Amino acid sequence: MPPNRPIPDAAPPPAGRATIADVARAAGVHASTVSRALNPATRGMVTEAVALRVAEAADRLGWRPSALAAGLRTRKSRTIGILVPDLVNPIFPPIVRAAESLLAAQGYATLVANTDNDPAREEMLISRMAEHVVDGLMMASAAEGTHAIELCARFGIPTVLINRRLPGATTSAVTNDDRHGIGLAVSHLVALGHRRIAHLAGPRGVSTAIDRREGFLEALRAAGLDPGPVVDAAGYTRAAGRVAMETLLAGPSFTAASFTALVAANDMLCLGVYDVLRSRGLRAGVDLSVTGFNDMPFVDLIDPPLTTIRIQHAAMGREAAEALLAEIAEPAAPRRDTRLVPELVIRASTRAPRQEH
Amino acid sequence: MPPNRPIPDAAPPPAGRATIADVARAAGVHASTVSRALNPATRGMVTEAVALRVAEAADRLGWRPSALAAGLRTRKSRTIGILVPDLVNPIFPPIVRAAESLLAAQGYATLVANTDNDPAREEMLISRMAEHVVDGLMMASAAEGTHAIELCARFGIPTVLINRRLPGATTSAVTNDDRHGIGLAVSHLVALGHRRIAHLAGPRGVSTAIDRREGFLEALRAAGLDPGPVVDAAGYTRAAGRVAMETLLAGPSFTAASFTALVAANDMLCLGVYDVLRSRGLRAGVDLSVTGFNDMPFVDLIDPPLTTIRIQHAAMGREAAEALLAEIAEPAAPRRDTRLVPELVIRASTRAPRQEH
DNA sequence: GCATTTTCTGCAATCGATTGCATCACCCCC
DNA sequence: GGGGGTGATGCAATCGATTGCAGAAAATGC
Repeated sequence: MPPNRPIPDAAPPPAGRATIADVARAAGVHASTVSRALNPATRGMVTEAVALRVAEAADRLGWRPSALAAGLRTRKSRTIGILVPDLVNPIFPPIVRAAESLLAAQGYATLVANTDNDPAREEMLISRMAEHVVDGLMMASAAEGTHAIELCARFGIPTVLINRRLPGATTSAVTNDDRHGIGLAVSHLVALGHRRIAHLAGPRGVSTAIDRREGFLEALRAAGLDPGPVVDAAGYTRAAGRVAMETLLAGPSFTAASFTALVAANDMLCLGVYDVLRSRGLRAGVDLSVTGFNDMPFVDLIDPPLTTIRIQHAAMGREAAEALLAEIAEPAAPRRDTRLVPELVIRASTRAPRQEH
Repeated sequence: MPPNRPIPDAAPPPAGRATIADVARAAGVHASTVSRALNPATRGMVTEAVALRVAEAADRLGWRPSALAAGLRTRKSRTIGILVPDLVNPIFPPIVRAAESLLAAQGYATLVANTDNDPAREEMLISRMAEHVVDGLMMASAAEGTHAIELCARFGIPTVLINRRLPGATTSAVTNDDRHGIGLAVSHLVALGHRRIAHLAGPRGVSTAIDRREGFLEALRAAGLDPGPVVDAAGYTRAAGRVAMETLLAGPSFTAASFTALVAANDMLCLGVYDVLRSRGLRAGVDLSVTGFNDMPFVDLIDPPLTTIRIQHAAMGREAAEALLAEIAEPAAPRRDTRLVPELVIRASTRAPRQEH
C-alpha cells in the first residue's frame, strides 16, 4: 500500500476544517463543480440548482477557502505588502490605514512591516514578502542607495512608491508636490514680512528632503530674496531636529540679524526645534516663526500650534492602493506618477517679524 | 496524453521563479533532498557536501521558498494577524510596531487590519485571517457583545488579547493594570489637595473603561472621599470627549463647588476636554486639573502638557507576541494573563486647587 | 568476510483549490 | 430518428514544498 494514504473511503469526519472535497461529498457533486459554484467568476458555468445546493452545503459545513491552496495554484495570494520606515512616525498610520481599508474592501489582506530605514532589513523584508507571494508592494521607505526596486523587479512584484520618489525609477509613485508645498510656506512667511529665512532640511538621499530643499531655494529666488542658512538633519526625527537646530543657532550667533523665520522639512523636526527654543527661553511664533510639513496629527495641539503644510495622508494611501491594483490588473498599463497637492495651514507658530528699530 | 502536461523533459528554462525542483536539477539531487538541505531543522539529515552543493545551487538560481506551498503542506503560514480598532489612534502604532519587530525576527510576517470597532467588520476580518491560515491572532479590539473569540476558537486560531480583556475569556491577554493606573491619578490629585474629582469614563462594554471607572471609585473610597460626577463617553475619541465634557459641565452648573479635577479614562478624551475648556475661556491646570491615560505620543507637547498614566506600549506588543508564539509552540500550555504596570507622569495639567476663601 | 546497523537519498503521496479537456445528457432540427 | 450543437459536470493534472517509508550505501560488529 502506498505510504501516507488514509484508509480508503474512511469518510473523514468533520475533523479540522472542511475542504472543498467535503463540500463536494455533502452536495453530491465533484470538487471542481464546487469550486466553480462558489467562485463568483465561474458561478455562471453551473446550474442554478447545483449552485444553491453547493452553497448550502458549504455554509452548513462552515467551509472557508484556503488562500494558501488557491494561491499556490493561481499564483496570487490576494495579499499586498506595505513597507514603512517606522509605523510610529505619525504620518504613516493614516496612509497605511487608508490603504488597508481600500484593499480589504477589494478582498486583499495587508502585510505590514517596518524597515527602520535599514537597507539590509528592507531587503530581507522584501524577500520575505516575495516568499509570501504578495500580489503587490507599497513602499514608503524608498531611499537612494538601496536595491529595493531592483529586488522587487527581480521577484516580479508590482510596486508603488508612497511619499518618496526615486530618481530614475520606472515604478508608479504617489507623492506630494513637495516643491509646491514648501513654496506655500515660504510665500506665507514672505507675506508676513520675513526677509531672512532659514531652512532645516531633511536627511540626504531622500526625495522629500531634496525636493523641499530645492523648492525652498527656488521660492526664495522667485521672491527675490537670498536664502538664509540651511542645515541638514540626520533623519526625520525629533532628536535630529534638535541637533540640527542647535548647529543652526550655534553658527553665526543667533541674533535677530541672522534669520527671523525657519522653514523645516517636516513636522517631526519642528518638535526638536521647539525643544531647543524652549531650552533657550525663546518662543516659536514670537522670537522665531517656524513652519513644518505634513500636518501630522496633534501638531494643532502643541504649544504654539504649528503652521504647516497639510498633505493628503488618506488620499495618498488610497491612491497608492488603487494604482497598485490597477497595475496588478493590467501589468502592461503605463506607470502613474501621482502628485498630490498640499495646502498651507496657518497657526500660531508664524507671525510677522518684530519691527527692527 | 494527459492534459496540462508540458512537453516531457523540456527542461523549463529560468522562466519565472526557481522552484525546489530547479534547484534539485542544478545540484543533481532529488527535490526532497533539497528540502532537507535547506531547512535548518532537517539540515542534519544530509551530508555536508550535498548541503553545500544544494545551498550553492539555490542561491545561484536565486531560489526563495514559497510560503504558500510550504504552508499548504504544513498547515502553518508563518503569518500572524493583528486586529486593531483603528491604526490612527496613536496608542496602537507602538504596540503593532513592537509586535511586528519581534515577529519579523522570528520569521513571521504580520497581517494588519482595522476593525473600526464594527463587530461585523471584525468577524469578516477574522474569517479572512482564517482563510490566510494565520498561525495566530492578536486582537486589540475586544469588546463585549461580539463573537470574535468564539470565531477564533472555531477556526482553531491561537489568540491573544491586547490592551483590552474580555470577562470570561479563556484566551491569553496582555493588558494594563487599569485599576492601579487610575488609582495613581486619583492619589496624585488628592495629594495636591483636590477633594471633588469627576470622572470622564470610556465607552460601555470595553474592559479598559469598566476597570478604570471601578478603579476610580475604589481609589476615592480608599481616600475617604465621595466621587464627583461620572459621565460615559461614547467612544475613545476627541469628539466623544468633547460631547461628554459638555454634559459634564452642563449638569449642575459648573462652579468651583462642583469639581476641581477631572480624571479621564484616556488621553484622546482629554483632547476633547481641552477643546471645551478652551471654548469657554478656561484653562486646564489652572481652572481645572485634568489627567489622561496612556501617555500617547505628543501629549507632552500639547498645551498644557498633560499629566497622564504612562503605559508600556512597546512591552505590550512584545509580550503579546511572545505569549502568542509560546501558545503556538505549546498549545496545551496554560494561558497567560499579563498585567503591565503603568506609571504616573506629572505635567502641567494638574495643580493644587485654588484656595477657596 | 559476512551480517547487521546506521546513514543518507530517492520515491511518491500529500496539502486544498483551480482549470483544460473530455464526456455525457439533452435539445433542436431537418 | 439520427446528426450536430450546446451546456453542465467530471476527470485528472497542477501549483511547490514536505515527509513517511523504502532502498542503497556505508559503517560497524563479531
